[in-house]
Amino acid sequence: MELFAEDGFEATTVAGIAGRAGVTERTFFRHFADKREVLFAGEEQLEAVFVDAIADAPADASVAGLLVAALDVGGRTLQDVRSRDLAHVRNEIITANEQLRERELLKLAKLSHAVTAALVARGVAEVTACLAGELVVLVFKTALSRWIAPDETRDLVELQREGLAAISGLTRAETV
Amino acid sequence: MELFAEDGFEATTVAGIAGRAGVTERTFFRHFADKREVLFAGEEQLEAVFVDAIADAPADASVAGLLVAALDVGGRTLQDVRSRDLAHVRNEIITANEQLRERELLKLAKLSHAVTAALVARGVAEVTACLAGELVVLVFKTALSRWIAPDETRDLVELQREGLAAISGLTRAETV
DNA sequence: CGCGGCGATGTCAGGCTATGTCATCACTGT
DNA sequence: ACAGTGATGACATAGCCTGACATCGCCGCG
Repeated sequence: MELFAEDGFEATTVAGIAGRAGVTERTFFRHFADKREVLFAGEEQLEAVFVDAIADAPADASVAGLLVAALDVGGRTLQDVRSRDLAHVRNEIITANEQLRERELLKLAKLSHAVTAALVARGVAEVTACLAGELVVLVFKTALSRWIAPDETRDLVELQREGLAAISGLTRAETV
Repeated sequence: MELFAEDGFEATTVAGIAGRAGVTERTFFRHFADKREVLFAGEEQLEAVFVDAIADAPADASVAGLLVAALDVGGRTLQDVRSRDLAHVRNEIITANEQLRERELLKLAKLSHAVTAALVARGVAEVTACLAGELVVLVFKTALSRWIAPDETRDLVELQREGLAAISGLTRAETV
C-alpha cells in the first residue's frame, strides 16, 4: 500500500514490494497469485459474511427480506473491519488504475455469484436469485463509493437502504 | 478466435496469433492494447449505440423510458451485428478464462458509465443516473447470457424486457 | 539427543507479455 | 523527383509469473 500510494501501481515493481517486505520476489508470488491480488486479500471472508447472513435468516423470510439481511450484515461487517480512511486510500489506488478496477469488478462478480448461490440454496428460483445477487452487489458497491466520500456522514447500512429504495422507485415507474 | 477455441486462451501465445495473421508480434500490439483486447474489438461502437439511443429519445421521455429505449436499440443492434452462434463461441472462450471474464466486466462497466453520462446529459440527477446506468447493463448482460443458450428461442429484446420486469417485481416487494 | 518429515523460503532458469527505439517501405500530394 | 505520413519489421529490454531444486528452521518421535 505504501509503495502503491507513493509511486502508483504500475510504477511499483514486484521486486520493489518484495524488497520492502524483506523477502524475495518468488516468495511474494507464493503469497499472492499476482501483483494486483495484494489489494484484495481477505475478500473471501466478506463473501462468507454475505452468504452466512442469507443462510441464517429466519425461515419465513421473503427474497427481498434476504437481500436486506445480507446487505445489513455485510455492510456492518465492512464498516467494522475497515476504517473509512483506509477504505478511501485503497479506493484511490484502485480507481487510479484500470487493471485494478478490472480486478475489483471480478471480485464483486464473485460476490454476486456467491450471493446467488446462497439464495438458490434457500429455494429461490435460479433466475430470480441471479438477478437478486447482482442487485445486492450493485447496491453494496454504490453505497460503498458514497460512504468513502470525505463529506459523507451517513452510515454504510443507511446508504444501502437508500440505494435499494431508489432502485425500487426507478423500476416501479418503468412498468407503468 | 480459431487459436483460442483450439488451445484455449492461456495456451495461445501472442507470437502464435501474430504468426497466423502473418505479422510480427510487435505489429499485433500496435493493433491491440493487449492479448485480451482481441476479443473486445468494436466495443466502443456498441457503447455509442446505447448513448445515441438515449440522446435521440423523445424530449418528454421519463427516465424509465430512456432505459427502455437504450435497451431496445442496443439489444436490436447486437442481434443484427453478431449471430447467436458467434456470440456463443465467443462466450465460451471468455467464460473459460478468468482474465477474459475480468476484461468483459471492465467493458460492461464502461458501458454502464457511458449510459450514466448520457442520462446526466439529459438532465437526470447524478445518483439516479448512476443507478440507472448500472441497471441497464445488468439487464443487458443477463438477457445476453440467456439469449445465447442453445435452447433459447426468444428475442434478445424480449428477454431484456422480461428481466426489467423481474427486477421491478423484486424491488417492489422489498419496500412493503 | 539425534533424526526425519514438513512447511516456508531462497536460488536459478526461463517463457511470455508489453513497450521503446530505430530503420524500412509503400503511398500521397506537391 | 521529393518530402511527409502511416504501417510494419527488427531488435532490445523491463517486468510479470512459473517450474524445479536446494536450504533452513521447527516439531514430533524414538
